[in-house]
Amino acid sequence: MRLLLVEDSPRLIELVSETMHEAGWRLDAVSTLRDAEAAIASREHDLVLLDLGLPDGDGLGLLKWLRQEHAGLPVLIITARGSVDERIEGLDAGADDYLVKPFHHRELLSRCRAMLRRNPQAIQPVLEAGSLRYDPATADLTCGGEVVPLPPRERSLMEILMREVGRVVPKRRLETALSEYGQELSSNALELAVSRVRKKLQSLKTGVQIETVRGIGYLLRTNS
Amino acid sequence: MRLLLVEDSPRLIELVSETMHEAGWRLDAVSTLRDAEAAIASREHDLVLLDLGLPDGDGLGLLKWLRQEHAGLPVLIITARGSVDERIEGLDAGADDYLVKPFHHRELLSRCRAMLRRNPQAIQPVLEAGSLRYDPATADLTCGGEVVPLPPRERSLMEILMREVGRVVPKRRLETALSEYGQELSSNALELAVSRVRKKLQSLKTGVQIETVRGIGYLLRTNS
DNA sequence: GCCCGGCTGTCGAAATCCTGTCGGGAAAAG
DNA sequence: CTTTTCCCGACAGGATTTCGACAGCCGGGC
Repeated sequence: MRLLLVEDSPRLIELVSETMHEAGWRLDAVSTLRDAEAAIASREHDLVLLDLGLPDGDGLGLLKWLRQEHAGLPVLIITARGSVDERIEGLDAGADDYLVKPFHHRELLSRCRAMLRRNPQAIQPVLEAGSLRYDPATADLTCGGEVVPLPPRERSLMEILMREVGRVVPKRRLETALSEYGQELSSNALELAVSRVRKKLQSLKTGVQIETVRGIGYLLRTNS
Repeated sequence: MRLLLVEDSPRLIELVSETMHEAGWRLDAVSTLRDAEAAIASREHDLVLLDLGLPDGDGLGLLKWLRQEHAGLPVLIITARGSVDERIEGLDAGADDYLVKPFHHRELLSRCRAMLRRNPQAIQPVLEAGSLRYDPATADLTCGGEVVPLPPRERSLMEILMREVGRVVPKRRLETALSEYGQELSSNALELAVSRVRKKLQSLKTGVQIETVRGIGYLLRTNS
């Protein structure tokens, strides 16, 4: 589950980033409409959090474009413009929800959840492999009903591998997917994560293991 | 997964190459229509990225030829010609998608993914020869159910040979296919790989062997 | 503030695995 | 018969991968 935040205040970016991280979601932040458009075009995100007051223009224009080009993508407007007229304008432009600053981060979170719940396009089915299940919406990995707590990085890794069960995922792809927008991963961060996840998978009996495909990548395989 | 980029700007070639590498795909770049035609004729690629403005002519001509000769091959046009009419012209000529420069590399990536996803031809089926099977998804080579572990180079070799069972594959082609982006292979690396694979094929009873065609290349033949 | 615990990175060692070099020899071509 | 091409055993260097130990960071609780 990957969200896009369009916002130019570093403080707010930090706050939201924090919040989403806590929920087990990944957040990319951009500060301009131009970057936002590019990021959305990449179709990697499941939800957009849009601030209206941006340095290079008004977010409503982006929203209209977005409604034409990416109709199904849920958008939540975050803004200081709190009057009724302004709300109506935002929602009429195609936003799915509207949140006025300042807001409580827990409200943001639950609004996001609600949007993802009601938007069937964005709901990714629960992923399964062996006795493992991963729910992208709640970011819970469970093994036979019991939650397996995983730190963010390891969780992302599992999410990708489970989405491609039985198929090799190239290292390069895993690396870019695990890194937050832009940052490079350190040399062996991926291998570390794999190693750590492996150990956890082993201690539970998951019926699943991560195999190495030398020179290419990794592959989640169900013991059969 | 191997892509062909037809483009004459070195900068753009570099950018795209980077991007595709990140996705774990292989990219070959050519700068002229002539080279493009030759590359496509070799049928090594799963997707073509085509710039329209090339030094030796217009890409649309190539596209039309391509649609006749290689109907299933997905083509994405990359160009600065962004007007509606131009887009329509490109798509009508048989392009599967159309991307206007400048573009964000992540958008390119996801458009490629989308094309490959919807193009069933590019989803590589399991390859078979004799009692051998090679599954590109898991990178497993199996012989009668048992996995035959192969190092990367030998695996690539087998993959190519199996894709062309019964046909001679020129050494040159094998060499470029086995070499990582740019690097030359050492003098007899290919022969080494062939030799090593041969030994493995022999010890199993695969009903398959690699034959030498002197001065040309190799050929995988099923004993019959 | 201060400590604690969880997460992630660095370092480094070790194991494993891959692939090249070398070189003699076989086979085919001319 | 000579030349070219190819084959392949043995071996070594090097690349890749794994993982333990440990350190820094950061947020939360006291």
